[in-house]
Amino acid sequence: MTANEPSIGVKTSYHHGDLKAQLVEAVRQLVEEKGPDGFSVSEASRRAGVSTAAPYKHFRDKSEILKAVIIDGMERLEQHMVEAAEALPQGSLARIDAIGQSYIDFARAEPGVFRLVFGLAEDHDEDPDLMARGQSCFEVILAEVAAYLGVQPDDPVVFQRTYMLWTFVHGHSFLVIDGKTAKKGQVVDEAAYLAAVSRGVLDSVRAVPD
Amino acid sequence: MTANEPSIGVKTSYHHGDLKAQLVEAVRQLVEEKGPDGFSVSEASRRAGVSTAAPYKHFRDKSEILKAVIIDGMERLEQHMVEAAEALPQGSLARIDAIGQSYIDFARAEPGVFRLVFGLAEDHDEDPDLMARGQSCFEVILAEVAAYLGVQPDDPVVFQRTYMLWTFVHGHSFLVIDGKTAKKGQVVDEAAYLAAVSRGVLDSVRAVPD
DNA sequence: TGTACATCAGTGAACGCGCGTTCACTGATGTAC
DNA sequence: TGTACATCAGTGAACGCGCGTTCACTGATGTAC
Repeated sequence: MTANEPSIGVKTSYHHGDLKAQLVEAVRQLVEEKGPDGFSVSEASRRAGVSTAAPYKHFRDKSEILKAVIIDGMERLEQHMVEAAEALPQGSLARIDAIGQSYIDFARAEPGVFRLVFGLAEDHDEDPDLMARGQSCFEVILAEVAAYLGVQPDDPVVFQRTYMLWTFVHGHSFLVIDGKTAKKGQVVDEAAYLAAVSRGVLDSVRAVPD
Repeated sequence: MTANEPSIGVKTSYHHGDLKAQLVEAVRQLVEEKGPDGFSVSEASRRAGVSTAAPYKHFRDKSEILKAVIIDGMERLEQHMVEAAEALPQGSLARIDAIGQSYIDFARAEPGVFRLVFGLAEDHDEDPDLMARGQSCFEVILAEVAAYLGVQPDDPVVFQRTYMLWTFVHGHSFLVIDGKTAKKGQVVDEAAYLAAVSRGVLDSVRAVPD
């Protein structure tokens, strides 16, 4: 108890009490520090202050821990988006912009998790849990776009425009966290950029419905 | 020579003759197969048919091999874009669309390399070689946009619109390789999508220059 | 053309390391009576 | 309230593995004379 104390959490007794959640948190931190593949069960155990065997009481193997971190990230991203929207009037462009901004903010705040959620698809894209979470996230924007356009959510145009907006925001997020936006000293005014895009994508539909 | 023959290249004599290039190729394949972090010097050596010590005659360490693969990827991406453009009339929208399409095609063909080029920025974003290559790639699109708009390339509006287009194409590319586009059975018509975006982003500027 | 030699791209054995996972175990907790 | 016991979250030592890198070496090549 003198030299190597755990970095996160407090283990006061033999039983930890909250190990599962704290392992997820430790891995999340490691992913931020060392990138999506830069974590190990050993290092996460050390940070949580337990032996390297302890995690296997809560997870089948390493990949199951990673999956828990991904799902946690997806949940927090969705929550972040919902919270950004809820203060603003329903069916407004400002609401859609706020959601987009919260998406970008999340990527900036947790680039490692963001990359993890979207990045290592080969290993995870068949997992039904992850698919369902992603779908749920997408539907948040879908509903907003439908509300703004005054159209049913299952109208194809809603999907198309939502996908366009998502593409914009997603691409910008990646370029931001990869440091590709600072080129040539030209800085993008993010809020103006977002507003211009959402108006362009959505109002053109209103003017000329196909 | 009977059991473990090299997977790529042919080593006929004691001296390999083309080891440097073949190591890069081996790593490229490994990145495609196992993801950006899934390669090892050992495995790459095995595939090139040499001992695990041989690579160190050509590269200082593992990260230098990775960097060579990234630069190779950037060069091929840029070449791919230039080739897609050259058959089409200069200053046309079709040319810009073709470049965007070639970008997406590259991502689809080599998702591992694509992710590598844009993904692990934390380790590489300060490297001047990589910065220069990325800049060179961006300038290809920049020049096209300037030509289409009939404006000098250093006009701020060119940068802004080029960045918008790039964001779209980049975001779509990532969503494609991450398998996020097949959701709900709704398929995006990629060519129509690209054309709509480029017209929307560029012609709105022409109509209403700021 | 023939020989001596510098160069250097390869070998293969070895190193220390951290990893994922297993194992028999131990200590704390909760419940039945 | 007290005791016996089942449960299970933890331990810590151990395993085999593949890795990155180094080392003294060896064999092929090219050049000077």
